[in-house]
Amino acid sequence: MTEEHPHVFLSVVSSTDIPKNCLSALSPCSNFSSHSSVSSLSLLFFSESGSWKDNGSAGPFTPSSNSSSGGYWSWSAPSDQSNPSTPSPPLSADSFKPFRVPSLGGVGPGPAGPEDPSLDDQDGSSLLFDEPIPRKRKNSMKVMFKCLWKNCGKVLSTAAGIQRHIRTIHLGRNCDSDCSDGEEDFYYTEIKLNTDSVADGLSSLSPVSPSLLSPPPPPPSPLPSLNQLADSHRPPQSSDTKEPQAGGTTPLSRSAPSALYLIHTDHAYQATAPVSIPSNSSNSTSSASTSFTPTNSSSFSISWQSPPVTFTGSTVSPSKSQGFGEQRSQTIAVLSSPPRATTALSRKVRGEGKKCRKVYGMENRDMWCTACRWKKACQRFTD
DNA sequence: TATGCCGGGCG
DNA sequence: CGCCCGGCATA
Repeated sequence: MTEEHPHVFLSVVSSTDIPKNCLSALSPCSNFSSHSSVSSLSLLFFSESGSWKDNGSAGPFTPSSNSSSGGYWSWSAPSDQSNPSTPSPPLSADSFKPFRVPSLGGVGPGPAGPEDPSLDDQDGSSLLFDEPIPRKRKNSMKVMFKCLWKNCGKVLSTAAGIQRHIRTIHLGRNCDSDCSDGEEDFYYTEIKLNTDSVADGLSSLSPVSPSLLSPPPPPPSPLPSLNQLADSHRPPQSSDTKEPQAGGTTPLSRSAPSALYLIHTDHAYQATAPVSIPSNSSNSTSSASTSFTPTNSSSFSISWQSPPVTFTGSTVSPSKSQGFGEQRSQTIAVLSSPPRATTALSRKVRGEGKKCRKVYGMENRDMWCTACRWKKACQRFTD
């Protein structure tokens, strides 16, 4: 998870009467303004498979309080834009554990009755918010909008501004914003800048490759479900200043993902290789994408900086890659799924040979190699 | 469920 | 950096 966003979930925290629709369908909640919030949600959702192994050691919190069943965790950093570096009040990380209480474990007070496969656990109604971040957090980010038009790179602070810029300068449309068809969305991107290194960021991130025929448009995120999520973290600027897509939400305009340039994740499996898309690639859904030729070039390529939402690591991936043999098939069915780092790529496959744990057993743990003792990759029985 | 180990925290 | 552990993926 990227802790790039210290202020996620602000308005939801510490309230037990969260509007349910906000939780069940992420979209209406514009406060889910960050990727990490989404990703963290999904992480929680999917970590339920697992291991609330010993409720005996649950620590100081009282499991009967039932407030532990909420799947949410939150940075409660109210108005922390002002002092981004001030750490939260030092509550111990133990207080954090209750969030992880799985409802499937059968032990906890998990309120999830008949399980809801739609992965909204809003039934864990009582939410234990107000929890500060136990540890690290980053400083605040500032959202800017950068024109992606070739050789332009203009950066404005509002979505409306950048749209108007693109519309008038690049698209050559003089009309007002209401005649916009949302095409401008694809020529700018939202960038998040560290407020203390704005100039640095601006200078360093000019991804406009000068040799391309067309400006590198932000990727249209193919999956509808992802689109919904992507909608949920559209920046609030774009919504309060003006309706970015005047009127119609074309599948293209919805997908203008933005905010992908500065998102650097720690996890390698979240980064994905660029994917080039042939121009006639719209196989099923988006008829609009065929008309998406900003210049008169006949073909263009779209490169992903990262998947549209950063929660690829643990999301619903109904189609895992079958195995190694098939990962050579690089031809991704375009627009059928986002480039998603499969686990085979990210995680080292489990070694064949015996490991210290197996050889010596748990009781002889002191005979293990240090890596095994530390739950790292075994160094003694490498394969 | 057991195991391997990545990611990350702590001192 | 050593040590440890949570959590996840996989067998």
